[in-house]
Amino acid sequence: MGERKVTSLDVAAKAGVSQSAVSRVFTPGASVSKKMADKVRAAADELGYRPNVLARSLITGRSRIIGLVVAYLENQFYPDALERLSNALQEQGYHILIFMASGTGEGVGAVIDELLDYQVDGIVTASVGMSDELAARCDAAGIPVVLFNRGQDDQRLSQVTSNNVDGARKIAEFLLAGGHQRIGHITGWTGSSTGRDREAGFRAGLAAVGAEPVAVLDGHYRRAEAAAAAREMIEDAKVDAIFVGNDHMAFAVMDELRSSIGLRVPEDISIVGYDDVPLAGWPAYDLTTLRQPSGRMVEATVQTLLDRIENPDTEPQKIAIDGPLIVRGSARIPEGWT
Amino acid sequence: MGERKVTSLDVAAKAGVSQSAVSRVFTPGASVSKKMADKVRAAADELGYRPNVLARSLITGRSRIIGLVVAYLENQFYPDALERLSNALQEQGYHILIFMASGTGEGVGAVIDELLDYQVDGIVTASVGMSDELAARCDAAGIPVVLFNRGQDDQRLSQVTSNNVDGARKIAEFLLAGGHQRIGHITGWTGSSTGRDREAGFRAGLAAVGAEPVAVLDGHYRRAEAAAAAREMIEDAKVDAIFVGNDHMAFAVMDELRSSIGLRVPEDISIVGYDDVPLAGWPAYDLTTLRQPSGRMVEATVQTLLDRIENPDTEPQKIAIDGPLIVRGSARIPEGWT
DNA sequence: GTTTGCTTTGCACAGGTATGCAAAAGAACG
DNA sequence: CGTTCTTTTGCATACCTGTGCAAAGCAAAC
Repeated sequence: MGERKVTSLDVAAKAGVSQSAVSRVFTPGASVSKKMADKVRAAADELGYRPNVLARSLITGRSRIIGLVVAYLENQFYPDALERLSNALQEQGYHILIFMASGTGEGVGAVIDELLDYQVDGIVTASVGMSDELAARCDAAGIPVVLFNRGQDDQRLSQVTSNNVDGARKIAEFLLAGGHQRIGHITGWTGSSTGRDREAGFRAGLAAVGAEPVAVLDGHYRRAEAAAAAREMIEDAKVDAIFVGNDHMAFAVMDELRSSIGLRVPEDISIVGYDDVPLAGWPAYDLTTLRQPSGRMVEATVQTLLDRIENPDTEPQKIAIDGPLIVRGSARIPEGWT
Repeated sequence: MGERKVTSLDVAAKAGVSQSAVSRVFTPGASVSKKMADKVRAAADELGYRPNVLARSLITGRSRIIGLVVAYLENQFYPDALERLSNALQEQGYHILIFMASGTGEGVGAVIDELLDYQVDGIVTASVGMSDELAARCDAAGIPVVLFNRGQDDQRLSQVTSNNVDGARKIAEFLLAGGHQRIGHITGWTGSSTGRDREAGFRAGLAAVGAEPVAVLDGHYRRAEAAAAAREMIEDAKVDAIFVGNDHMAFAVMDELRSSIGLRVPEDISIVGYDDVPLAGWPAYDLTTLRQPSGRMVEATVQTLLDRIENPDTEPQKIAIDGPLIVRGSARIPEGWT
């Protein structure tokens, strides 16, 4: 068995050159003559040599590994983003080391420590926050961090979100234009900036015409809690429309309303979500929702991250990207709506 | 800025001991006295020292990184499996480096090469096959490979699947017991073992009572193709039941039937899927399906993989796990069915 | 042919850790 | 206290690559 790893020294011996020559051939932009390159590549191919990324990173100080911390993948928004992110980074020669932050808060610390052990060049957290102390630790290690779909005040952290305040305001305007009188809101987890911003934008949109939500409950981004909240709003507050803090919960709400309570959507009640995951476009839900442009959010994430990796003096950025309201069939459509 | 990385030498200096002592303190099972351990840990904590995993793997030859190759994450089965897999490996001190194999065939080769560059300890491919040459290359490098949810004849590869033949046979029996006369089958991609095995099992189940499918079309695991196939079967073959090769396609089929064609499920036509992804249990689809026990499949994957990493002489394994039929509301339930 | 300038190559070392080996320290015992 | 055995420690080296520096090669220009 050829268990033995083939190293640059083996190739050098075979080609009759020095090890550094081999190294240079595999280092883009290094000074090598054509003749040398051909000779070395021939030997390398014959032996099946490929540079050891780990050894390389030991000396260059760059691992070309990006750490991704993600809490859960049940919400379709995240696998979708993960796929895009991985593809985009792969294109730039980076790869994703994935970490699940099962618990909240406490778990994240341990996870970040492990990430640092792997000498990652950068960190992306998806729907996961960071304590100040953690942010400081990453900053001290010189590792840029981008919060994806979550915001935080810390000036050392970059972040990329959709424009949650504006988006939620658009939804408020849409529901008002539809003539709804008793509007409820099931928020995302109010411990998250995303949840809070959407609530604030939504309230602002209603307040612009002197209205306010007749009920607001926290759904914690969980199906069961969202469903329970919906039932409560129906029974206690007699809502005729609900803005649900993300699509994932909105599906649960629609399930609860249609299957358990026996209401029709949108005839009896309008439902609007947030995210526009693929499932929202499938006929079974046909959900009106505000699209988070995940493609552009990922682009911005990669851009910001790589910028800061290449040039450590770059300042952290806070980016919010506008998304359009996607009008489908789960909410009454105002007359003459364009 | 404390940009400077703190190394074991720094800790050694601070604690007044040798570098090897520090190394031993952080190596489980090494010979260290209590006093030494305390002294070193104190210094390490104070400096914020953590061992550099990359440097360590350079000398030990183990990176504690598992490469995961996955084609697409749209089918909810895979994010779910990914989450479980990552958690299980994390518990054992391993982590997942993720690679998207966008294209078929050609792309996989390049991806595997990159994986090898990272000196991964093992490879898991999810719904992705490998050419013989690739299998040989991994084998030569001494890196075990587990195919997850896909099978292949190559003796060098391990694989973990559900018992597709048996599962599909159960579905055939269920549909027959329901009194269906004109049964169709939309297969998974017939280029995949999974697709072929399910078709074979399904045909065998029907053949046991002298029946056979009135229509069989390849859905290629894609929504659009599955929907088109369903439409064609309705119009041309007048099917009264369809076994769809996985849940992801089954949702598309139900969407097409209910929304575009205007049929009722299960009154007009029965639909059965395969996988039992979370979405299958949501009321909007309420899909009868065969459960792939992803928890146990992941367990088996981790077990097999780590066994072979620890002890390279272990033989590759081919594991097929039985799953139960989950009876819900998308297919007629035979009288007295238990 | 000599000088000048540029390109290519090899040498030697660094990066952070684990580990075999021999020396040192400690424990057990008479 | 001296001896023997066991545990702990330090020294030196290896893992595989990239890169600064100086030497060597080459081509052009005089």
